[in-house]
Amino acid sequence: MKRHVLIFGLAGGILIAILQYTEYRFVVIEHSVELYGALVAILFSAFGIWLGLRITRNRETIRETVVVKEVFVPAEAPERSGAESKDPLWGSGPKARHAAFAPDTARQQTLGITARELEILTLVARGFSNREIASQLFVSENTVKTHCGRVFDKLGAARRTQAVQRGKELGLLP
Amino acid sequence: MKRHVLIFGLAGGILIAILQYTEYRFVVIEHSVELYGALVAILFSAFGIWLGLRITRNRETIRETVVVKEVFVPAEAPERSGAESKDPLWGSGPKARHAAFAPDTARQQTLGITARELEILTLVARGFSNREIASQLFVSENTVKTHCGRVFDKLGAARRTQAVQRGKELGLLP
DNA sequence: CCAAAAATCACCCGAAAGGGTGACGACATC
DNA sequence: GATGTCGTCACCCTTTCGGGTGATTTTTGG
Repeated sequence: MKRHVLIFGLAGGILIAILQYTEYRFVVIEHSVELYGALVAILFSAFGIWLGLRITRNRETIRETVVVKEVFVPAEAPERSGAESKDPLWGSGPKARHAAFAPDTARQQTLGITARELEILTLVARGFSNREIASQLFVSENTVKTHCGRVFDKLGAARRTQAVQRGKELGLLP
Repeated sequence: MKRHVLIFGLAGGILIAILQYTEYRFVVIEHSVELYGALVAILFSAFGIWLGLRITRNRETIRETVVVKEVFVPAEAPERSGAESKDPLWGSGPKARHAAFAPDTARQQTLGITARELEILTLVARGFSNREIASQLFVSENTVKTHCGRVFDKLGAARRTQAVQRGKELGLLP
């Protein structure tokens, strides 16, 4: 947490320096102050938003409420069905999924798959590339790759499609 | 979510206006540009951080862990099963699927996906690499890649995982 | 507070995947 | 015979993936 303030100040100083430098070289020709202010505003807004997202990312109060749903299922069709989940991660797809999905946490634990890894796996299953996943989760692509490698190893998969297949078989993915 | 962008732009304009106004009246005396930029930077950083906090506040995940308790009732559900296919391609997986799967041929035709392409797609979905698929179907790897490219194009997918996801959504894959 | 676990990131390298183009033969249809 | 579709294959090039290694930081549990 302390590091964020540091890089904030640092990047701020650097940005100001750069802006002032460029301002004195190029932009100053005519629309000096207005454009300058707008530039600084935009850049620092983006930076602030990014920082806000980043420092609150893990502040997701994981208020884990366990909701037990009893569902009556015809014995021949053991399809999981239950309430619609609030979490967009498990939300309905374009083809209105009528059954909410709950990952098999027992299996997940026996395999030693962490929550983060499962999160990455679900995004992999949705067809995102590592880069897209990285930008969605505000982490680097290398991190995504690391998680991928770990979860592939735990699932005994060599490819992401295989990992997705295994995940679905094991009840980890919808 | 859209409201935030609006108030963002609005507040941005107002802030810029205020700053420009004040800048021309008070601060301009001596430290014009530097102080001006710093002010804008600080204000907009704070604003960005605030905005980041706000738009992530709703994501304060009240992560309901939905535990689905399946209560089996005596089977009175006649399986709405399609014809059992002879092709082992659609056979039961490791997690004994009780309902046979029949691909949505209508959708398949509207998308212009040929049988061969769908065949390759199912193998892709099972986690096989292009090489493995090639050896299974007794064709060259290049051919598999060609089919893959075609079906990816028809599904609007850029990656195989994405193609698999789309295929499942569209009822082309089990 | 400390130790373990988890998450993050970087770098390298080889393999796999994907895009594009062109081509050829089989087969059906008109 | 001309046309069109489909399946097959090759080549080149770029991007993405996956494996391996090592490191730091954050979180968590005791």
